[in-house]
Amino acid sequence: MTPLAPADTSPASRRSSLEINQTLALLAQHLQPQRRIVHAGEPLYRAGERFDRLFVLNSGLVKIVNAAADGREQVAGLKFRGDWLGFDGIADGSYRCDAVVLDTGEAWVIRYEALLGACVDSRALMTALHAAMSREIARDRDSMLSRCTLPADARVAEFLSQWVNSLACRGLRTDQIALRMTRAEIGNYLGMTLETVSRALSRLARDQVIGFASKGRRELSIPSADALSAFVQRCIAPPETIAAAATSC
Amino acid sequence: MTPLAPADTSPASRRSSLEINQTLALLAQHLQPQRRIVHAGEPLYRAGERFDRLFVLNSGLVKIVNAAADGREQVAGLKFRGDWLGFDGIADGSYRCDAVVLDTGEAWVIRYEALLGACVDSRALMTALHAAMSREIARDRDSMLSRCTLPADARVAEFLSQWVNSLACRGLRTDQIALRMTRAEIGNYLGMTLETVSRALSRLARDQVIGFASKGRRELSIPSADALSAFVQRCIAPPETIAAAATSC
DNA sequence: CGGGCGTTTGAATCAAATCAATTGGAGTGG
DNA sequence: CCACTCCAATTGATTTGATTCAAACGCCCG
Repeated sequence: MTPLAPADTSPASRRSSLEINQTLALLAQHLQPQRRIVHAGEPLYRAGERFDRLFVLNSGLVKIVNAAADGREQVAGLKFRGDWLGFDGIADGSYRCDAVVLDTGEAWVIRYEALLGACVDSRALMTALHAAMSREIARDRDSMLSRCTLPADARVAEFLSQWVNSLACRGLRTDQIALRMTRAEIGNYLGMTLETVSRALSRLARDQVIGFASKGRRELSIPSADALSAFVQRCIAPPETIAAAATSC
Repeated sequence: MTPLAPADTSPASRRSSLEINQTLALLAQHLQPQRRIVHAGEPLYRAGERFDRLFVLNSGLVKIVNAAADGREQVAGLKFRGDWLGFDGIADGSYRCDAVVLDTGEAWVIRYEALLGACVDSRALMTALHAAMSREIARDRDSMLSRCTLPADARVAEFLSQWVNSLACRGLRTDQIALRMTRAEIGNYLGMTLETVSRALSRLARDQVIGFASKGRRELSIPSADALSAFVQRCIAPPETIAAAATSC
């Protein structure tokens, strides 16, 4: 499947492994960032902390958690290699979310003031920074669209599809994904209960769109990324289309 | 909670009229932007168009519409005076959403290349730009949280509350708001049907939290912004709390 | 005045949440 | 090694909040 991005299902998140490497090289060249190993479970930063640095993930997996004053909270995003973290802190000098490490990896620490200085010297660096922020805005909107317009099963399938896409963009294997999140976390991210996530995954497995690749059921096998996207479309297709498709077989 | 900032209900969108004016002044000073009158109904830009400029609203109201390849679409945000538009186009050189004018006003046109040049000269301008992008990221996350964790009535109330807040930040009167959107548009924005929006508004009116200030029912009177926030909290409070409150009266 | 859209409201239906019971792994300690 | 606990996950039964379907109303505009 997916040799060189044949069907661009995810408009906002076109990004190549090459581009990520270039950005990292640019950062290394201009800023010699501190490299910090971050361990699963620990926070990279917390909401309310004073903002003075951004992070770029070189490896590992981080979740962004947004909380309201009244206690409601939601996983607002997931960050993979090459993603920047901490933009939300720029506006008023303190982070607005928690960033919690889900899978151990390496984060590059970018002092914001130093970055601004470097941006003045390097147009390429400024462009990379703006592109990263722009992408985050576009991506957030896309996930908002998914959460508000798709039924539960499709939302889960789309979630996995996006994950696979993120791996593909980074040149990683996409036939298998390790979720590293509980059903409750996934449900919170997607705006549904853990039971609904579990049922959706069971249905995806029944339809052979995914397979369970470990006893803990946190590792999934993905026979075909296209089949995942197709499942999403099938969920939102009007019923007569399904009937028609069944008839035409 | 929150020592300074007395009743900061909306963590992300703290912004003063003063700050908006300063940003506009900064833009005027460095870029002499073209000023464009935009009329209700017309698009400011469309998804897919080549990106080479940003916009800053000086007056009027604009909705941002995000569409998926399969036809699903959603109002992803609303832009008021002082808000920037078009960030989502930076990453890959074309806008990802439509920006449609809901209320006639004036947009300042900022050529992106020129802006980058000016940012090199003016640290204040670069800071303002980054702050605007940062705020957009934070705000989008907050609205995602609302949409995914609040029941329908609360979502509508929160929507109005945010609107009032936006007006308040800009020094405008908040005892009355002109929606300029149909129930269907509001519903699409909030992830619910137009009937649900209508029912929610009726309930808010029944509880005296809002009033209908015009025959068309698009203008609302807001006796108290705090009552709106209180309504949201009441919606998410566990039932026994309500009972207890009723008893204690 | 009449047509068309936007809105409201009611009744029926449905998808997802809630409640509840069970299974299964991972880890602990006797 | 097994018994035990704890937590995650699954699955079923039931409830519920929101959607859907339908009808009626009101406003604006030609």
